[in-house]
Amino acid sequence: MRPEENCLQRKIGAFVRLSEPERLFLDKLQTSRLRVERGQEIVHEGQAGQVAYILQAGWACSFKLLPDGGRQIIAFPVPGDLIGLRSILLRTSDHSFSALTDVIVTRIEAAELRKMFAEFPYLGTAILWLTSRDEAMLVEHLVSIGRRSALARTAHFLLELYDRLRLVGLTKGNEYECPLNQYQIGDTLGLSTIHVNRMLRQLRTRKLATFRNRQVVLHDIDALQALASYTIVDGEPLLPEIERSQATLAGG
Amino acid sequence: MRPEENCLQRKIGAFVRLSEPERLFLDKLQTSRLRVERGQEIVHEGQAGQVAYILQAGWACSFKLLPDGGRQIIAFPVPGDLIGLRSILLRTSDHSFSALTDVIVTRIEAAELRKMFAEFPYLGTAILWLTSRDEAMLVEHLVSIGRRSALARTAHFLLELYDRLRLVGLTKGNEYECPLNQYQIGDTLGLSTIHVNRMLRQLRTRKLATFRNRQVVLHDIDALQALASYTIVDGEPLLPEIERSQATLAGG
DNA sequence: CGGGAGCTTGATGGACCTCAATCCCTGTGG
DNA sequence: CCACAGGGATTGAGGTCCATCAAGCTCCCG
Repeated sequence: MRPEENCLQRKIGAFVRLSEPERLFLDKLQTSRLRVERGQEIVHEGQAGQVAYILQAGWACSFKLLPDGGRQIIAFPVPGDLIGLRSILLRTSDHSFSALTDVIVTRIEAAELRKMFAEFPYLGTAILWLTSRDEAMLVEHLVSIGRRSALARTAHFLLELYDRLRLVGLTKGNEYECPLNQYQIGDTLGLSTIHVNRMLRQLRTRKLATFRNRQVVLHDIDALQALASYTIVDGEPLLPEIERSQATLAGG
Repeated sequence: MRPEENCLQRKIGAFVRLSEPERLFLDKLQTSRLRVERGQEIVHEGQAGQVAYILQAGWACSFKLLPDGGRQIIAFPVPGDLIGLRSILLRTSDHSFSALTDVIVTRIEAAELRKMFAEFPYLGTAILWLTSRDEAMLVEHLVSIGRRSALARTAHFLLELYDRLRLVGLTKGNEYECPLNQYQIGDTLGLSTIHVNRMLRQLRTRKLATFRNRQVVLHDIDALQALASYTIVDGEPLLPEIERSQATLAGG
């Protein structure tokens, strides 16, 4: 999957066969491309939400800040993912999004989204599927932080990233590029930077994985999976056989 | 909201005005009432998913088990919540559901759900909203475990439960009934039972909250909120103004 | 050459876990 | 009525995991 071309359509296409009007609508939805520089916020927590985005290229993260200065990173969206959908659905965004590299997003106004739900309800169902997958990953993240040791957490994180990037063709053999620094990994895993460093070193000396110069190499995936009690988050096609009523197929 | 009567309709009704056919469909969806005894599993992790449930009454929890015997509780559904939706959407369930008290559920076959998406796509959108709210709570849970101290976590948990139960009328003043034991709270917050006990004691001696005999009393909500850096998960009406095309209003 | 961002390492302390009792309450059977 | 068992709550002692503090290090860039 090339990140620049129709990531969203491709993801949704795995779920529902799109009608021509739907495809056109999605195309039109993604015309206003917007560049966000590394370090800038895309959506701010609490922002009154009349807008969401689709990540088209680059790395981003969603996170929440605590009053004491702590930060918890929730997830790392990949190209094709929706950003800030809840800032439309739930009035205000409950967390922030930040660009980790220079990124390209497309903007979705609330009105457009409403139009989509109204005229192309099947796209709404497709988005339900997308968010369900995200939620499944969130659950894994929760389990990691709640019940895994720091070492297992770190291994799990590297493995999950590997699988997600492999799905979109961003790995090469057992390697992938990862622009995250140890602060960000710490805020993801609920660890201090320093401890992340030690865990990475331990993975390195055990010849399980290496993280150097923004490059991750997994030397022994089986051993890593055993260490992290890792199971693949299965992105199976799911409901390919959703039926469509005539009305909505014609509609729009 | 009485737990026995149309919890789901009520929740969805806050989001979309339901048409008569939609209302009837939801009614029919919830006819096969099923009793599950305390301690029994409702959905098992990995179960090939051709069925989901709606919780009608009682307490349940969703959780994941780790190979080392550890358990992470994900959430506590309240009446009207969907259980195991992802076991339909994503082929297999990624976690288990268990009844904490005797509960009543209604069964939804995958085929019925597909029919719903096909014939009543607006209901699909409504469910997207429901799951978005769940996800927002999941995020709060993640932040709690990742970045809050054990004491703050415990306080946060008691507060969140309070707000959720208040929404469905299950509180009385600053009190509510909570059938959870300290093991379950520990597995929710990523703490040991013993430490949960100490944290509860500390809340008690600080005159912030008491948890005794399945009864929770919040003595000083403001102080608790400050301690936990708590913000209400805002279940605002959201998109009350979704427009409907004629086709789908008539449809079904 | 200097400065800064990020990585690495050591030392110390604290938060939380584990192990091990004891206690309380409730239900059960004699 | 009492003995007993079992689930849950409570408390103490000791150890471990991980955070915090404090330096140095490396690399890149001006």
